[in-house]
Amino acid sequence: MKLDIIQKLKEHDLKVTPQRLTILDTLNRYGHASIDEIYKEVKKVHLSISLATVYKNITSLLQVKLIKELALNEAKSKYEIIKEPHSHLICKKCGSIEDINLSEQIEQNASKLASAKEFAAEETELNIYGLCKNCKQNN
Amino acid sequence: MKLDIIQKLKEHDLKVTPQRLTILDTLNRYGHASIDEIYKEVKKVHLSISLATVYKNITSLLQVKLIKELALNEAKSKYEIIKEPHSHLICKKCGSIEDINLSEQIEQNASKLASAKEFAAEETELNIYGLCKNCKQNN
DNA sequence: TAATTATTTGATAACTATTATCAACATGCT
DNA sequence: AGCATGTTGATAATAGTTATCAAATAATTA
Ligand SMILES: [Mn+2]
Ligand SMILES: [Mn+2]
Ligand SMILES: [Zn+2]
Ligand SMILES: [Zn+2]
Repeated sequence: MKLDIIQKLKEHDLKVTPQRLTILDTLNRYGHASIDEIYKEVKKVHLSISLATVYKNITSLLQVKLIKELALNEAKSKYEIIKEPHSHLICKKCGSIEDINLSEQIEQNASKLASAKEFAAEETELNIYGLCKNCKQNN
Repeated sequence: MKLDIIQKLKEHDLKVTPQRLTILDTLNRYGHASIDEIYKEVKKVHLSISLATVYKNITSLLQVKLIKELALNEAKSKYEIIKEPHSHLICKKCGSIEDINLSEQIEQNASKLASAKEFAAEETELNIYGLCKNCKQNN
């Protein structure tokens, strides 16, 4: 398991438990996953894990900013491990989410718009909804 | 009440009820409002309105695309009447939401990024989280 | 305007999602 | 190994959303 993750957990007095690591591993493999997806996946490894444990971990990991929430229109939130800022292509049909690199231009442009309103921008979120390559074809 | 709204309701066999109009009026006045905010506000006019009625109306209005959902990170969704595409400045402290015009540049740039992945973009959503003018000062 | 039909409303039950509680247990430290 | 503290799993408690249905209302027609 990644050193920097364990590092960050310890920094915030979060213990390195097998359940927690499996949740993080699931997020790594899925890229983006909902509570239910995480729960089902982690159960394959920890047969008796409680759904409450998943919720509690997600909350802790959000607090220490190891993961972030992805609130979606007309669907349940997904979660992802925080890495470089990026944007999302979200398929309205199959729900798949693909990362794309947020161009510098867009980010600069956005913070310019924000500061014009005397708003202190901290985070820019760009989501593009539509149909993914696959769903576009099999329609 | 706006003609085009009534028009659109009738087009979709949605009856023009006082409750429905008050919900739309609340959204107009608030700009962006959550279910609870709408419920509390509409109750001032229709003392006995049921929360279920608010939910049912929001669902109907979403379906006919008179309103849209605004899914937020770590907060309940807000709803707004659909008008020209625009972006949002979302204050992490007080929760206020301000509309800003999404620049043409950003939109073009976004759909370029999308089509490079063979993704059929339909809607671009840009949210900027941070501190609003007010909260930035009184900190 | 009265009758007819379809939709909506309000009350509330049912269901789903999330959080709180707590004793047993595991982790990290000395 | 022993201690302190955080975590887990079970489950109760809350909160949020959807389903049900009879009564009421809106729209249409005669
Ligand atoms: Mn991502
Ligand atoms: Mn808006
Ligand atoms: Zn798809
Ligand atoms: Zn603010």
